Amino acid sequence: MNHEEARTRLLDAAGRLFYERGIQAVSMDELRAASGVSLKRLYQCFPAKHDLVEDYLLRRDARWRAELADYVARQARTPEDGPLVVFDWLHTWFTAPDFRGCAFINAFGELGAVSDAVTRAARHHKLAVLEYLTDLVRVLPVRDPAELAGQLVLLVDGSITAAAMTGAPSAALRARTAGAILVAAAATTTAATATAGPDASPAPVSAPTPSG
Amino acid sequence: MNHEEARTRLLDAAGRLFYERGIQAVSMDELRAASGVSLKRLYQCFPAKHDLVEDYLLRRDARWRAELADYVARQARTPEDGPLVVFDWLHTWFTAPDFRGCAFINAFGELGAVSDAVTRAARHHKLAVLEYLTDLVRVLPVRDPAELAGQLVLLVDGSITAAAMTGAPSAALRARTAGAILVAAAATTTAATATAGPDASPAPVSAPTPSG
DNA sequence: TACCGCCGAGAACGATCGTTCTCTAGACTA
DNA sequence: TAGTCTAGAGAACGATCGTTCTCGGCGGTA
Repeated sequence: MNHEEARTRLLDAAGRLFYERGIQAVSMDELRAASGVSLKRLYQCFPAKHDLVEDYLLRRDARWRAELADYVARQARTPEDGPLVVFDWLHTWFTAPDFRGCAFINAFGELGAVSDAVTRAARHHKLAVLEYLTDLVRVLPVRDPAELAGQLVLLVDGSITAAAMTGAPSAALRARTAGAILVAAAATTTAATATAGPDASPAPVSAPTPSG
Repeated sequence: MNHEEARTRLLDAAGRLFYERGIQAVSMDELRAASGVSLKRLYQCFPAKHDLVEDYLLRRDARWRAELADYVARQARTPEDGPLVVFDWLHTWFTAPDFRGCAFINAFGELGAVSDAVTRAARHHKLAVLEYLTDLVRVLPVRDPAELAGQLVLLVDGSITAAAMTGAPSAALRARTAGAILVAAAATTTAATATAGPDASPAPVSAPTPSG
């Protein structure tokens, strides 16, 4: 077996087991058994468990965002659809049998207090998602794309949490509905959203000013 | 030392240490040292660590919701203010030096896959918060209080996650702004929201229908 | 005073885990 | 064929942890 193939098999096993059961609940010996890679090779590829954990998170971040971007690129009928199609993808994810919430939120809750690398990886992931959503939102005629993207990210993380804990994928639909309202409210003009199809709000509103 | 006092001191220590560092990262011996309760007494109060974990979560749930409800009851100038004042409380929480996200999300990420009790406690907490928000929203003239409360819960959990990971308490302000938009959009009439003060949206919109 | 029961301190036990080491078998080379 | 290198299987090591046990001391009682 190649060194590169061993790495891949280890990361595959780690990706499955760490996500399913939590990082600390999976021993190196289980990873050896699940991957078919010997313990010696395992430590040649990853000198310590935290190295494997770090690469697991980095790979998951890249794949998660790539899948999301692919889905949005394929499913959005117009660029204006983009932000809301994100929630459709979330819905399909929530429906997957192995769905168990956000791997980064989980890892952060488990090891964020004791591992800088985990905290960094989680923060990086959330920031990257925010940037992706900001890009999606930028094609819309909105006053403050960064603000709207920040609001949508709240719905994304909130729905992931809700779906993970209650087991109900419908959190994605609720988030989508709320997201559509926020998008409409952030729009600068009514006419510009007329091309957005049935998702566009018929009457955008200005954002209320907080009083507290 | 009383049996009841030992219990209290143990739950105090557990509440602090479990939240700060994660459950698995805190040993029974550390709890003994932090609480000043002997190991023998510790096991008389809590026969196993998971019993202490369960009571830790139950107590935290009760206290967290009580603090939130107290704050809302004291700070909301009108009943219509209630839902948005929730986000003000979140902001003060996010600013606390020991803030490290939602204890239930953290515990779920760490042990949800291997502990039914943790999953139950986390689910119960999130459901109770949803019910509380539903009660707050019910005083507003909205078409579907349950739906609106469900949307606001997404913002609550999303902002907790964002604040925990990025360390920026401003996530609460962004969530509040978004919440105000959702509240306004859910309103049945414009006149009814006129009494809500500066938080009320000047022009409520109807919710767009999802297309996907 | 002698006895009894409870308590705290901490050693001890058994299990698990991350990591390293040993041993053996096979592949490659001169 | 003899020698050398490598890899895999799995034992071993050292540390930690949850839990239990032992021991010595202290308070209450006849």
